[in-house]
Amino acid sequence: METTLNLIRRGTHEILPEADLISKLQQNRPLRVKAGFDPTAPDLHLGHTVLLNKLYQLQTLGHDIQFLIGDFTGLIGDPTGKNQTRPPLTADEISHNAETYQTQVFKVLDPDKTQILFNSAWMRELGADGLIRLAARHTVARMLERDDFSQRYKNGQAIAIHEFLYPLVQGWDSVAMQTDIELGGTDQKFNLLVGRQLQEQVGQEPQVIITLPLLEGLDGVRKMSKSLDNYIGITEPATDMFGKLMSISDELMWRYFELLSTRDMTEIEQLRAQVENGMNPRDVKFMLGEELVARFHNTAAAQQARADFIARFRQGALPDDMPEVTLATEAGCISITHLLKQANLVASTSEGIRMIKQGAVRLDGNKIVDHKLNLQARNTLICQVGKRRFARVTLT
RNA sequence: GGAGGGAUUCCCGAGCGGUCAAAGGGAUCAGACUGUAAAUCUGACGGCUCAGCCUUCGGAGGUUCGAAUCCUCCUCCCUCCA
Repeated sequence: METTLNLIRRGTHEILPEADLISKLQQNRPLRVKAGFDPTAPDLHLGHTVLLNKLYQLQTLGHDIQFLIGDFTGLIGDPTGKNQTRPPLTADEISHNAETYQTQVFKVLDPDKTQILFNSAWMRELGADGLIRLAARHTVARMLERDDFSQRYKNGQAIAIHEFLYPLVQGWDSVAMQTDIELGGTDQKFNLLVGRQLQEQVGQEPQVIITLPLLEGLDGVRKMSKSLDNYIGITEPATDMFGKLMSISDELMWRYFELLSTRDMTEIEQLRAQVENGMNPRDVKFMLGEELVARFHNTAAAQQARADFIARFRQGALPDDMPEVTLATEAGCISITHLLKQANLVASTSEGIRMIKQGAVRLDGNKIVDHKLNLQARNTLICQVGKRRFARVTLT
């Protein structure tokens, strides 16, 4: 029992209340474990995998994983952590996103042991009158206890009425599913607690809630999310995934080790000590990158990604997967700025001029200084803007 | 229903009727450096036929030689009162 508990505790932020978890575990039956996802982001990222890893762990302990896709709640748009209202999704977007979700989740979870549910199944049944009865179960004052609501309220930002429904619907899902344990990010704590309250109100044994830390995104500050564009998607190509992992700060690297790696904490602490004694943090970051790329691709891809990274950034080699572009010249001639823009290397000719002035542009490895340069129709030349943007351009 | 406040370039946010393509911060991009796409420093950051020109400051009109800055109406948001 104690070992199981320690296993579950690992990497969690809070287990509320732990005593309930113990008594549920003592019932010696598979517990119904719920995790809800909004079908807003079709691409899962590493931040989601913190929770998925925990689900997988519970799954291997023999519990029933109920993966809830909030297709109904998606119509509301969860305001959690947002400082503004989210645009609601259309039904088509939701169903498409939900499908993409399922295929990705099974990179971590065992499909045979995972139940996928949609909350529209019971929420549509509820109807308008049911929704009103549900809304009557909670008060505005309690709703405003939620941190981001109170913040927004204080700061004079809009809170639409329907946003209050989100926690209620999420909680009602737990009632409908008779959930034993619900997992969520720390930002979900309020919503998860609403589930407990509603379950108690209808006479169910309230769920245990397990919150997991939010993974910081590539910037190291804000949580990893698609909308902030600071994420690493689990379906990204191996080289991109590896490159992004290498770009995180040395400090953030330890956080990623803690939350994403399967290595023991003791081993991680040892690595940390070694770095403090002079080991190059880059090499430790390589280990992290390889481990994660191997998990979502395979070992060979991970090794290749590492080799590519070293070649490109340490030795300045050109990438071999450069986009190929063919451009038509006007009267056998094209200006460098137009070339850059048409090859999608810069967003505008203005930006192209700026890049040239900053010495970022190279053609076949030669730095370009003159932004009025005209190029003759030639076979092919390699254009480079900065260290990361390349194209093999053919002029015709 | 009444009174008042606000809407600025990707985000936050400053903006005297002219010197505002618009302070500052963030994000981003580039250069240098490096141990990596980390950190640090420097610079750029509306568009274009780029030492010049053009289009922006919620929307539509108006005043003025001249408006992000003043006036009118509209849209949206917030606060207080009822």
